[in-house]
Amino acid sequence: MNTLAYGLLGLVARTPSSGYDLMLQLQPYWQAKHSQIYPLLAKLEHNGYMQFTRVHQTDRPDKKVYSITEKGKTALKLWLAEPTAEPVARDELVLKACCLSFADARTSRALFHERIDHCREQLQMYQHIMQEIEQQSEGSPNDPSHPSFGDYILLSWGCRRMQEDIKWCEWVLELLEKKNQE
Amino acid sequence: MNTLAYGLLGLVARTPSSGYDLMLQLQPYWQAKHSQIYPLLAKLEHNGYMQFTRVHQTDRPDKKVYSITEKGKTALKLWLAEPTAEPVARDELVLKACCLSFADARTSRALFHERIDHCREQLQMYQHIMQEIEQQSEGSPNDPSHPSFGDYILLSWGCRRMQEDIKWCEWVLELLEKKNQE
DNA sequence: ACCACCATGTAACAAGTTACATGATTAA
DNA sequence: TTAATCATGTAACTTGTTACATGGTGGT
Repeated sequence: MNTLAYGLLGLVARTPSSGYDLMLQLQPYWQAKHSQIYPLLAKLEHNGYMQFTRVHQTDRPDKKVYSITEKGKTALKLWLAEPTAEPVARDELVLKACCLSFADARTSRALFHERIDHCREQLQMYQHIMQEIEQQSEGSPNDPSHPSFGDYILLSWGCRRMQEDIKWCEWVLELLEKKNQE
Repeated sequence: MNTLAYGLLGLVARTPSSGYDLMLQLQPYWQAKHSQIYPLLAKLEHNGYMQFTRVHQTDRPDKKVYSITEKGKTALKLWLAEPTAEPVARDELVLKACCLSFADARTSRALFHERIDHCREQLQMYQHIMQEIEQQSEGSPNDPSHPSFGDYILLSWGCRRMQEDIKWCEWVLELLEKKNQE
């Protein structure tokens, strides 16, 4: 049982879903490809944490809808109380910034403009999902007992972060421009 | 040549260093164990991006000090101009937050208190390194041509982020407390 | 016709972690 | 004497990515 396995278990605990759907739900929070998810689900089912029913669809391919078992729910609650692993960030920009003095002015500027664009895209995506869950929960997303409370706080975190990162990039660009004017 | 390889190349370009030293320098920016770094350095040397000299030490074990070659410098500059990979974050807290409605009040609160502690530790570390490079560069860390400019902007980014993350955790804890009082 | 989306899976590979291995110096 | 720091390496394993494989539906 690794972190991703518990993540899938947590999503399935909220809403029974297919592997494909879990992959999409997971995207904003933990990037994982379907090739990693499908074997994990099979393993979780094999070990009794989940069960699935094959759902026939006429217009689309059939799907396996996974739902949590009692054993799965117990494991999930134990996991939530266990100490949380420290976050790991892998950002190529950070490594490039480390040797920024070897880049020419144009390259340096492009680096942070590129990041601003990326942050704006992410921000839009977060705001879009936020609107969706606000409509679904009809104005009570700040109720901790509501299933979408987790999404609500995570999305507002994402928005905050992206806004701050944009500000940081703009600050760096100012420092870079200053040098260029001299 | 993967991202970590370029990261090592970038550090070596600034200051010739041993594998052990590179591992320590890299820690704040990209977590990598020595078991990943040593074979990579050997590969980089084998492919002509770096060279090393064995430095004898009396009080400590001998070390291999790596320095960049012309081929390495060329590769480094090309990398800096290439499009940057999107950042990847893997944070167990995010997955736990997704199914926060399955946790009891005590467990939920502990989760965010734990994160606040972690952020405070990180913040202290960043501030400490910041002070060191401020002393080294004697009040000109905001000069983009200075080799420590990269560290300066990255550390201030780290500080900003940790401060914002603490604020976010405190906001979440307020929402959790509110519910508890009702 | 071609592309995107839905849906599931495997195989090969790359990246990263943990454990094994050695050995000197120095501080508590 | 016990642990931490310096210093380098390999082996086994886990995690994550890319590519291979299949096939129907719906839009441009």
